[in-house]
Amino acid sequence: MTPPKTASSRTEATRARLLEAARDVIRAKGYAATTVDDICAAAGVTKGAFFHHFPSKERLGLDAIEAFNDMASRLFAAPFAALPDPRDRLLGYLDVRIALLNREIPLFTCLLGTLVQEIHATHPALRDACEAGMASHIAALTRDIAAAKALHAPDAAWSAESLGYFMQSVLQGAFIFAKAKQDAAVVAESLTHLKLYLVSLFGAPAPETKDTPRP
Amino acid sequence: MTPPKTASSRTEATRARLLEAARDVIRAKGYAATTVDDICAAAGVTKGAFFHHFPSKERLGLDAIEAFNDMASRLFAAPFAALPDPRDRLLGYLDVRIALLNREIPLFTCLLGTLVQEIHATHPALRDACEAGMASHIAALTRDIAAAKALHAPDAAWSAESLGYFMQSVLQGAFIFAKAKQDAAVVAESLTHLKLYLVSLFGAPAPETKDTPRP
DNA sequence: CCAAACATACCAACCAGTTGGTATGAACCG
DNA sequence: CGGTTCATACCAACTGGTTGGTATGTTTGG
Repeated sequence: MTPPKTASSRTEATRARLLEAARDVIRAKGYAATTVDDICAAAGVTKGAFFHHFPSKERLGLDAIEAFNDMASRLFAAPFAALPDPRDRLLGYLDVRIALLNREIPLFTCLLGTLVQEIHATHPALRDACEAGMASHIAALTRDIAAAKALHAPDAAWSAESLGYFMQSVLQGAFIFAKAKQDAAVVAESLTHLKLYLVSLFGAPAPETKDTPRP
Repeated sequence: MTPPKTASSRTEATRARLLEAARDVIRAKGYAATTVDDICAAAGVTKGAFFHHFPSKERLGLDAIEAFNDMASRLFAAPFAALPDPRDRLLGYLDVRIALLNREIPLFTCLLGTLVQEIHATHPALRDACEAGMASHIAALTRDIAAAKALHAPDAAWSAESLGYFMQSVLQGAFIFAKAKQDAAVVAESLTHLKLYLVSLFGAPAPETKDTPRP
């Protein structure tokens, strides 16, 4: 599979495996209930290797947050970003999020939302990292929202940023119900309502069939 | 304050103090990070008293969920329940939730949402209790939603229950951002968007001024 | 005086982090 | 090229402190 492996790529691979293990185990069991040994077992290394790469469990958390942010940025710099109308980019974003739901619950939920809910009062460093990551994601959304608002609802009373937080609140809250019901369907239904709200604010997009140009 | 106290009311008071301590400490620190000693300290009793009243930490969690549900039912059997139009009852419900935000974060957030997010995969009994409590609250909302839909949007494609979950998702998700930002304002803004959505579905209510009857 | 309500002292299991050591591969030197 | 050197990556065993839970007292109300 990977026969020629230099020392530095090997160490990076181990570090990456620990970060992936942290991402998945913490999303499943929460931060406090996840032990360092849990993460080591999931990554297939021992505790010695863990503390060779990370000075503490909290620092692993911080680095896992950063890695998750990188993944999210890559994921949502997606095809819909090329659509000309910002409203359609927002609806495309929600369609992508709906399409991601065909997985196990720990795989489509948000590490930052899970983490910050649990540790907001006990681990300020982790909380601030989560806040910054979510704010950055929302800032990207807010740019499209502001453009869509200028185009389709210039006189609306709400701010573009507040709608960005609203959209993410729907997502984060729906994840909670998916965990409670052990079923992702509730997320898809809530995102459908969210799309309806966006349509009520910005109007409906043109139909998908490209062969029906409008005069 | 309460000088004449029978034995049974005294023991009930201790039990209630433990349940309140659990409710507040768990909302602040999460379930796993909350130790039995934490709860005992917050309630002003020792571990002996704790295990006299509860056989285990998990059982305390179950009973705290039940107590929280009772409180929520009482809180939201509120004045707005008397409004004739179910749409106005829904908007009144949201106004009450907005009015509750003038408190510390651990005091207006939802114990069940906090708990289930953290322990959904590790404590099935707690998860099921949270799911049942939230489902019951949503069922109450759904009754008003169904009535409002029959009245104002009979042909809409969405189900009343899905809108109930959507409303609660907005709340739960907004709580996450309040914790991340250490600021409740984001909850109020998201609930304002939610009210806008309901108005887009059901129409706006009559203005509050009762002296302006409409022709 | 008795039983329920609470306190104190304690235990076994667990957990984050440490310690001392080994394997591996690259770099340098002859 | 071949052997020594050395740093990095990793491992197994251990430690000090913490945690849920228990065992055994002591107080209190009736």
